[in-house]
This record gives sequence, structure tokens and C-alpha cells, in this order.
Amino acid sequence: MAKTATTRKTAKSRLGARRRVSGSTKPLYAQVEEIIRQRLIDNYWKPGDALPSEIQLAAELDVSQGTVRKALNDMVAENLLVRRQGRGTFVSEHTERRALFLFFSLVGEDGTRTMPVSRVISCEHRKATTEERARLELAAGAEVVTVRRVRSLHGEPTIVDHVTVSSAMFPNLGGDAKLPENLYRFYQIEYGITITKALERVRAVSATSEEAKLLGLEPGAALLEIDRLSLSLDARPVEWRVSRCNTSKHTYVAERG
Amino acid sequence: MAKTATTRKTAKSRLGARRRVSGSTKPLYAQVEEIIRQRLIDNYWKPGDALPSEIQLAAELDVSQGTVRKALNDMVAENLLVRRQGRGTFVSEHTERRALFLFFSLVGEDGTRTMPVSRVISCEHRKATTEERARLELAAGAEVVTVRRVRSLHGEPTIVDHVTVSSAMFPNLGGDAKLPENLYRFYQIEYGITITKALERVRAVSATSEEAKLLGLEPGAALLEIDRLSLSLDARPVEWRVSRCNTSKHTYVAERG
DNA sequence: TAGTGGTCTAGACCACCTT
DNA sequence: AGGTGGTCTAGACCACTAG
Repeated sequence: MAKTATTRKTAKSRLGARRRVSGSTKPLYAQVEEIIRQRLIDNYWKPGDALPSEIQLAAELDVSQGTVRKALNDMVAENLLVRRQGRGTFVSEHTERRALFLFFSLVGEDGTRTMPVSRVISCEHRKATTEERARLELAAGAEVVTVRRVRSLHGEPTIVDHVTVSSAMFPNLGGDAKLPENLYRFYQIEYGITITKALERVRAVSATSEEAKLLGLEPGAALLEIDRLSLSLDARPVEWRVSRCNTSKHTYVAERG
Repeated sequence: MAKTATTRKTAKSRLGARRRVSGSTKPLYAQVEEIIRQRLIDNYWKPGDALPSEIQLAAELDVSQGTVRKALNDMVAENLLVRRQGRGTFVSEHTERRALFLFFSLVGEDGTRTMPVSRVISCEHRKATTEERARLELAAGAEVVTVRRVRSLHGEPTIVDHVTVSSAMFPNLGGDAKLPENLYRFYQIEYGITITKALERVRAVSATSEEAKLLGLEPGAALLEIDRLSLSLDARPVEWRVSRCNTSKHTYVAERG
């Protein structure tokens, strides 16, 4: 019968002590999550890096392995980490596949996804409008960069969009270097900013004459407008994007429940 | 030092034994999930019912409480169960709130959600078309019921939809009784079929003259078309619904990442 | 006060990957 | 062989709810 066993560990740990002194603090695993999340925000661990093993993290933070496990698995559910049995735990990267499946909403009639090919029409640096300030939570007088593009799928111009970000957050964006197809990966690598979530509002609109010309349609044709606000790891708005899409050969997909 | 302890339990349990004889079987918690899921499909536990406690389930299935816990929490993440501390574990119900937040995609400009008010235009019982058979996975010659409605938000006709289900699966649907606003709740209560997931494909279209008249718009106005296939607990297609929406005052919302 | 789920720990064993 | 995550168990204590 192995004695009464389980002598409850005395509160000597940093996290453990914090937990016990105040009844109102968060659960330990949530505190572990916060610490790890903060290290990701600070780029202490960069995309693609391996985290220390569960055992090492548990020792460092002085909690049990099970508590670390719960924190890590919660963050896997948020797409922040990837775990591979026998290999380790890694910081998620904005690979092409990730961009396509997590953040690109248009699919062909057969459900297949294709990476678009973009052509930049214009790129301007100016003061933010009132609406841009509201959406991106910028102070009065803040400056932004707006990129307008036409994006083609299978060679056919299908989407015209404009992308707006804060100039302060992305200094010199669109200045010298060419913009890559996968902007989120670019933000992550060049600026250390990781997009983790996007809120989309979708409506049907009529094409302006300019849009019609760019997409090879008649003016007034029905287009799908996707208004997207992208949030970073620390839940702050980073990018405002409005895309207008010809949905005659592609459809926007979503899953509910 | 409490001896070496942890004498590994000999394989005497039903599930435990199954796990051990074959290396290729699913993890125990997945088997527990399957058992519980099957009981939900069979309506052995009905929406709103309380499940036995973790301890009771663990004893019945002869696994540890932790294994039951993981299974139950996984099913909470799937929205199949709800757990309330101090009360118990309950089978999810298709309440109004659930329908609104999980399965109704249109929100006002300020982000608020409103339950629509529907008026049935027609309700016909007939042989399924080829496309309907494909979508709902029906055999040749199968019959369906199609309901056409106009749905109003804040008193304004905003959506025209048609809803198609198998007559065999929903005998006498739309026959005598009036159809309620919340169809999924109706399916669940009257037919024991629970919708758990929906796949939506969205595009922009032009209103037909009939749609324009029903919605008070000019013919050719841009409408948002939502093509939705709803799946039941056992992952089979149950309902095919196509909604065409005036998105001038409401927008379709989705979250990505 | 009794019962439920929620948190936390400790430890065993397994499956997988690398070397 | 050694290290990693994945599964499973056993048990303690806490927080909440109800009678």
C-alpha cells in the first residue's frame, strides 16, 4: 500500500509560490503560457526554433512536467507551436502552406488552393485617414503605407486589394526591396512581427469601372469584398486589407461549428 | 521513498485489454470518445442531459479518471459537451444563442447578431436532383423536401434561402406543423439529429428579378450567396442550404488562424 | 456537507526520431 | 542508446454548486 505518499511539495518555486499566496491568480499552466508567449513576442525564441524539452522547461519554471505539457498543448491549439514526437517542440513558421491554408480563403471549384501571383499597382506613404487610425489603433497624425495589388490565380486576374500598415511599425516597407507574395512571412522575418489571427467581414459589392478593367469584367459586376484586420501575437491590429474578388471561378470558404 | 510503487495494473479491463493486445489500436481516450459519441448518436444521452461523473465513467469503462477527462475535454472543444464546475457534464443543446453564434454568419455593422424572422414561401416534396443527391449523398430515386424562405432582420427582408433535406431522414417535415425559426433545434428535438458542423462556400452573385422583388432591390444588385452543407454528429451530410443575402446593412463574418 | 469538475503533481511506459 | 513527445495512471487538493 506504499504509505500515504504524495507529500505535497512545499511552496518554494517562483510560479508555485505566486500561485499559493493569492487565491485570485491565474492557474499555473496559464502563467506558463504567458511566459512562453512573451518570449515569442520578444523573439527570444524565433520561428522555426526548437523550444527546450518539457522536462527542461518544467525544471526552469519549477512546475511539473504535466503543467508544462498542458501549456504547450494549448499553444499548439492556437497554432503558435508545433510538436513532433521524438523531435521536439518548435515555434510555428509562416510557411507557404500555412499562409495558404490558414490565411487564404479562396479555393477553386474542386476545393484546391493555389498561391496567387501578385502585381503591385501602387505603393504610397501618407498620413492615416480617420478610418485607418481607428482600425489600426493609431494616434492622430500617424503615417501609413498602402500597397495596391492585382492578384492572379492560374494566370487570371482575380483579386484587387489594398494593404495598409503603420509606417512606424514597418519602417521602409515597400521602399527599396520588392514585396514578396507571402507578406505575413515577410513581416515575420524582416520585422519580427507574427500574424496569428485575422478577423474577416465579407460582403457583395459592384465593381467600379477601374476594378472591372483590372479584372477584365464589365463595370457593375458582382464582386466579393473581404475586409480583413490581422492581429499579431500580442493581439494588436497590424494590417488592414480589403480584397475585392471575382468569385465566378473561385469561392470563399469557411467552416462553422 | 515509498518503495518502487506504481505496480503497473494488469490488463484486466475491457478497454485496457483491447489497447494492449494490438499495437495499432487507437489510444484509450480516443476509444472512450468513440463510445460517448456513439451514445450521443444513439440518443442514449439526449441534449441537456447530464452525463455520469468522471469517476463513474472511469469505473464503468475501467480506465483512469484522467483518461475520461481527456476524452470529455476533447469533446467540449468540439462543442458536443458542456462542463460546469460543481454541476456536471452536459450534452450540448441547440439553444438560440448557440444557433446565433455558431451557425448564423450575418452581423450588423456594429457586430451585433440578431435572430432573423422567416416567412415560408414554398415547401415542396419531390425527387432529388442529381446535384442534391451528390451533396446529400443520397441514392438514385431518393426524395427530398425543399423549403424556400425570406428571412428578415430588424423587419427588413434581407435573405432569401432554400433548404433541402432528405425526406427519408425527416419524414413529414413541413407537412402539418409550422416550421420554427431555429431549424437545427427542430431537427434535434423532433428527429434526434444533431447538426455539429457546417461547410460554407461564399460568392458574390447578381440578384434575379424574383430575388430582387422579394428583397426590395433592383434586379442585378450584388448579393452574397452562402452555400452551406450541414453535417450531423456522425459526420454525414444532413442539410443543403443556399442563402442569398443583401449585405448592404449586414456582413458575413469569419475568423481565421 | 457531499459531490462535481479544475488544477497540479509524480511516475511509468510507449512510439518515434536521431546518432 | 538516449532523448523527445504521447499515453495512462493514481492521488491530492482546490473551487464551485447544491441540498
